[in-house]
Amino acid sequence: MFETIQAMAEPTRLEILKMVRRHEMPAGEIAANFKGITRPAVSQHLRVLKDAGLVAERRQGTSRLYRLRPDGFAPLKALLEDFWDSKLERLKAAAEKQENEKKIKQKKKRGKHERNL
Amino acid sequence: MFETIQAMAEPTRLEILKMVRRHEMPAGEIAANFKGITRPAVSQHLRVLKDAGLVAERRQGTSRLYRLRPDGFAPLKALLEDFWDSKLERLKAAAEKQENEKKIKQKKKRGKHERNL
DNA sequence: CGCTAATTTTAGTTGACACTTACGTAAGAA
DNA sequence: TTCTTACGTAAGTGTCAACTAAAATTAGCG
Repeated sequence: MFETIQAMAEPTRLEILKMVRRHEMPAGEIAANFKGITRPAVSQHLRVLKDAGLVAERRQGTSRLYRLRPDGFAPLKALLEDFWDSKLERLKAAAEKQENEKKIKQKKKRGKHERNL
Repeated sequence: MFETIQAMAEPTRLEILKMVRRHEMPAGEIAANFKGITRPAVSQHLRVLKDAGLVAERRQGTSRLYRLRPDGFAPLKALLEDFWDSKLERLKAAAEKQENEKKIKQKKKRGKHERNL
């Protein structure tokens, strides 16, 4: 899963991923869409993306067509949703806390302020 | 959003994120959980995570408590779901293609039923 | 076969960043 | 105030990865 993040953590590579998101595209065309970068550099990036399982390659004559491989993002997606849970847990905890305060106010005493989480 | 990916694309930092996922934790304790790394290094990582909006800091006496900030992951989450769509689109396209093939085969030879995608 | 086109691979350079040591700062206790 | 705890910040170093130029691969065409 780290391979996934590492692969995405580069501007050029992220651009490539966006390019091949909907349609497969030959390496040459991908490279042509970058101005300040050579074809070999793009080729190397494609290799990283392929090794990370984020793109698939298909050969057609002398050219190679690349396309997005959405399944490759699944592990990262899972991790992110795991982090996202924390938000829900927090919201839930906050709601419960609010509930408690309501009850406390009905009891009407309480001095010191406690630490929030 | 790139800041988000960059911040996550480092083993130590990802570990830190997991540590502070459920409970806030003082910087010292975070550092103590790493063996081959010094406290200043952890402090620097915490700064990166904070700048990226992935953790929040709270001071309590001489110590600083860090906690996860799930909202910080929202942009990356959105991007990932955008990539994920490609899979759904693909599945949809495949399903439609299968539908078409089914009709064609029904025309050609009726009675035989098949097959895998 | 040789020739061309499309792309990858190799070799080598350079810049970014993760790390450590040393120093600075802020809050509380004595 | 001085000492101590718990940090962050500064400066310098080494490693790694992104890049370019040149050589190697792979497929099609005469």
